[in-house]
Amino acid sequence: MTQELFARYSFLLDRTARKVKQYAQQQFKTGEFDVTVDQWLVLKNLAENELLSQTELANLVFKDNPTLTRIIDLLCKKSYVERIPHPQDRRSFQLHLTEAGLTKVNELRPKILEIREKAWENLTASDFEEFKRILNTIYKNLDGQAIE
Amino acid sequence: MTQELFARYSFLLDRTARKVKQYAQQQFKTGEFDVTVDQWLVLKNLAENELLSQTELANLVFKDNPTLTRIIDLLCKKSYVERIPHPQDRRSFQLHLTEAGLTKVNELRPKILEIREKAWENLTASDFEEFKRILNTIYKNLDGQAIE
DNA sequence: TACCAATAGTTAGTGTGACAAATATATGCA
DNA sequence: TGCATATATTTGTCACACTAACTATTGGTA
Repeated sequence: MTQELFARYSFLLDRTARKVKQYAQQQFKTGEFDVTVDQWLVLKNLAENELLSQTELANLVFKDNPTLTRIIDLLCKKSYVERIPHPQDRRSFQLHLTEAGLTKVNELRPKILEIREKAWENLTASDFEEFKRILNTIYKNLDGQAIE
Repeated sequence: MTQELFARYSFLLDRTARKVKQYAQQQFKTGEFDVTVDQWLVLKNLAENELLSQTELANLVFKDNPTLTRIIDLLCKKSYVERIPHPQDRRSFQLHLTEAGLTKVNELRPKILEIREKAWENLTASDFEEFKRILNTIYKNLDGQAIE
């Protein structure tokens, strides 16, 4: 394989990732979901893990701290999330899904799964395994941190 | 495959695409390349195609027009690119790589190929074919436009 | 106790992405 | 010719990614 092709694959990867996010965001919009795709990812993880700190959550969703701060800001403004001061550590917050936030997650979850499905038409289960393996290999190749 | 897994794949795709771009951007920075990853993509395409209009270039690199306008603005500010009024169509520009721009492309091209290569360690040629096929299938599944 | 390094989170700055709306020009057709 | 429509580009707004710098706090240690 020539080196030129490597660049080509980076391009396809970026292009496809953007298309997936854009498509989902469009569906979010027409469905009036009132959150963005990334905000949804954060909400979903909060529903599955109570009382996370921002740093813990950032590690879960693989976003950096500044990005997460702003997403949490927006979710607080929409009253889906609350920052509760950590009882022992005054630097830290425990993130808490509000009643409205929980309702939102339960309302959106099935709709979003439908949206996701669209991307994977015409692909088989073994395609998914291959795809996952390749994506994770690339990720590990570039990630300085230890990966289990 | 359960629906939950679909969401998981979207997540992996997004995470990996971001890592690839971030890694490349880091290398660009330590190498003092003086351009961003996206600016490089634009420069490279300009080197390979003289006298494109902005819309033509936008279609080539799969960015929308406003995004491209801003990238071109930055490249003009760095004197790598010039907007030349189109002789027949006063709405349009012909994009022209300056001497400095051409020099930059030739200087960076080999370095960038090395960077790209890092991502693809531990993967075989047939992995690439699979990867390309899957990425393109996903893209087409979601793209409203006609795809050849 | 007093320092010091590490940690949690925020702020600021730049670049990119998506989308809508605005502007200017071009083109087709009555 | 004259108007409606289409096209090329720009502008504005919001969201996200990444870096660097900053505040506040914690915990270890001399």
